[in-house]
Amino acid sequence: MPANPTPLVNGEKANRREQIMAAAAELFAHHGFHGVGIDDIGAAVGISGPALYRHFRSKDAILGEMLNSISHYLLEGGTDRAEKGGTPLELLEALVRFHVGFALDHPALITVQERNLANLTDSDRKQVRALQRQYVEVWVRAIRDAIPGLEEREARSAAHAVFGLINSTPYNRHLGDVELSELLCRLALGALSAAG
Amino acid sequence: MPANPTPLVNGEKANRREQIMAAAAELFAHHGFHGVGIDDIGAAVGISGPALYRHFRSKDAILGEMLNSISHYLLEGGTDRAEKGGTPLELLEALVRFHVGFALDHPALITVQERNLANLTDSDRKQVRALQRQYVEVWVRAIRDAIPGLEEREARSAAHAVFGLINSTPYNRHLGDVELSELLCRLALGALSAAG
DNA sequence: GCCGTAAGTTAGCGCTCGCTAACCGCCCGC
DNA sequence: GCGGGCGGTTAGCGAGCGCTAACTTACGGC
Repeated sequence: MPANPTPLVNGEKANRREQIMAAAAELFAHHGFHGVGIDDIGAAVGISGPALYRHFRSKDAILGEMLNSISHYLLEGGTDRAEKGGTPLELLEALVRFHVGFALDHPALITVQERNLANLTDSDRKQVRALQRQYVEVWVRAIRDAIPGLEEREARSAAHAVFGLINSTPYNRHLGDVELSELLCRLALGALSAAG
Repeated sequence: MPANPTPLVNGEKANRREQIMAAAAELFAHHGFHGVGIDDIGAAVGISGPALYRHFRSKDAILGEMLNSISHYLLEGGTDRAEKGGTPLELLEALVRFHVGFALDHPALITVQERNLANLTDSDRKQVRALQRQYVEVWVRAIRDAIPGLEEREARSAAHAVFGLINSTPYNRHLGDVELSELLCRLALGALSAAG
C-alpha cells in the first residue's frame, strides 16, 4: 500500500476517488460516520449509492483512507519543519503556523479526525494512531526545546491542548481567514510560553 | 419543563434516569450517537433494551436532555461567577477554573457536547444552541473586560479557541488531575493574554 | 468492427435498529 | 389481602442500512 495514495489535502485536480473522499469528509463531519449512508455519499458526488464500490472496497475503507491520508500529511509536514533547522522558537512557530494552516483549509477533515477515530477498523486505527503518536512526538520535542523546564508528560499534555485550541476552526467562522490565522497563532504561542 | 430537570453533573445519588444518562454519555462519547443502540444503553445499566422507554420518550430525548443539562449547568456556573464581582482578571481566572473543572470531572460529557449537537432534534438543538450562545457571551464580555484592545469578534473566536484548548481533557489522561488542571489554567490564561 | 474494461444503473438480500405490544411480578395504600 | 401502577421482560414490526448481483453503457486498443 502506498504511503499517501490520495493527496486529499492539496489542491490538485480531484479524480473520482478524491472527489468521493472530500464529499464523505463533509458528510462525516456534519452527521458522524454512522449518520451517513452510502447513498448520501453517492448523491453528494452525483452518482447513486452502490457505484461507490467501483472505487472503494467498503464504507470503512473510505474513512480509513481519509484518516490515514490526513495523519500522513500532518506527520510529513511536521517532520519536514523539524528537520529544516532554525532556533527552537522558530521551529515551534513553524509547527503552529503549519497546523493552523491545515485546520483553516480543511475544517471538515479536522472534525472527522477528531471525532471518528473510534469508527475505524482495528488495523486502520492502529496505523492512524501510530502516525498521530509520531506527530505528537515531533511537537513534544519542539516544545521541550523551546520552553525550558517542562517535563515530557507536561509537554505532551500541552501539545494536545494546543491541538484542541487550533482545531476549534470548525466553530470559528466569524473572522476572516487571515485574521483568524494570526489570532490562533498568537493564542497558541501565548499558551505554550505560559506553560513553563 | 424544568430548567435543569436532571442534575447529571453533580455528585448526588443517581436515580435510574441519571444512571441511564451517565451510561449513555460514555457510550455516545466513545461510539457516537448513531453508533450506540438502545440495547447497548440498557445493557450498560443492567436492564435490557426497551425498558428504557419507561424512563425516556425516545433515544433522541436522552441526548436532548443530556445536552440541555450540560449547557444549563455551564451557563449557570458562568453567570454566577460573572455576577460575583472582582477584578476583570479575577473573573476570567474564575471562568477558566470553572470550565477546566467541569472538563476534568466530565470528559465524556464534554465529548458528547462537542460532537453530537447535529444529532439533536430541531427543537432541542435550538434550545441548546441558545444556552451555548449565552455562555459564550459571558466569556466574550469577560475577555474584553480583562484583555484590552480586542474586537468582539476576536474575543468570540478566542473564547471558542480556549474552549477547544480546555476541552482537550478526553485526550489528556497522562497527567494527574491536579497537575493537568493547573497546566490547563496556565495555558488558557497564557493564550488569552497573548490575544491582545 | 469488435472486444475488454471501467463506471455506472436497479433490484434485492440479510441484518440491525428504534420502537411498540403484550405480558408479568413486586410493592404500597387502603 | 388485594388492586393498581411502576418497572421490568420477550416478541416482533417496519424501516433503513451496507453490500452484492446482474445488467447496461461508453470508450480505447488492436
